[in-house]
Amino acid sequence: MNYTISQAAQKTNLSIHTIRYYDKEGLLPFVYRENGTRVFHEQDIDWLDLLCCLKNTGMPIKDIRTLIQHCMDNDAVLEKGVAILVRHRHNVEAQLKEMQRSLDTIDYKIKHLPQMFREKFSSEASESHNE
Amino acid sequence: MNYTISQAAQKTNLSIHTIRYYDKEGLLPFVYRENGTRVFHEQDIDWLDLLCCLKNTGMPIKDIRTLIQHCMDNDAVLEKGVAILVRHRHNVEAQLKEMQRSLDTIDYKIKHLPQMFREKFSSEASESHNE
DNA sequence: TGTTGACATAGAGTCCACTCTAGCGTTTAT
DNA sequence: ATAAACGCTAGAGTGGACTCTATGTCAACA
Repeated sequence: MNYTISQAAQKTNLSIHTIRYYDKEGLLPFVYRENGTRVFHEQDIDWLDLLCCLKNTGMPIKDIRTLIQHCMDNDAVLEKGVAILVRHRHNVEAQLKEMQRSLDTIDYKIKHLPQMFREKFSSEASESHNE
Repeated sequence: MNYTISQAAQKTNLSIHTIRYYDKEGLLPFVYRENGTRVFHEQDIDWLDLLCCLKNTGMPIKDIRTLIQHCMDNDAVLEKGVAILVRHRHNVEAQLKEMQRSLDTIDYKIKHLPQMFREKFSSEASESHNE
């Protein structure tokens, strides 16, 4: 099944502009052209999906480019690509834990915010605060 | 206990530049000055910690400013601040789930990447691919 | 007293990831 | 055959969050 750029955009929830931008940045070096027009295959959509995951989990575009370039070279170097992915996977796990901690902090602060700010703005505004 | 800007930077893992930038952006309107020099109290460090959590979980600076402004007004409006925080909390939960899904996708792709790219670059490079 | 070091401001510059515009070509429907 | 719809490129512009530079003040020390 083949798709135009606008269909690919729909399927991936990216904008047409963004897909072209990614192509320009070397993230889609494998996309075929017919008379200059991009033709997206199912596998290209798969790659765009992975790309979105990587982007959404904070991988910078230049790292994604490195990954795809490794993948395109040959099987030996593709292993490097897998390695990048595995490393990023650990990264994402760390982010998850970090975000969980942030959530806990936010919960804690929600409870203590009123008190925290009453102390800051009610008492300290009126009383002398010796340093 | 009071801190200079450089001590506050150390405690929060922000740079001095960044703290001053946050102040300029109206995120630290409550920080005292002595002869122009910022003096950070324990509570200010608490607020900087929360600020980092919010920033790390994707809250834009203008929203953080709105929050702090609500908190500074009075108790009624402080409730608005709490509401913002609660809303953001749900936001972060959604992000957590999204990131978990991304992690699953990445795991799946790690398994299937070699196959996916062999199909793309080995077969299609040599055979005619009818559209 | 003069140098060092920490503080300050204003504002310019950087980096990233888009996002948009202008201008052009091709296919499709009336 | 002309206009609408969609595709293309090059390149300018945007927005967010820093990051850095130039310049200046002030306090403490040799």
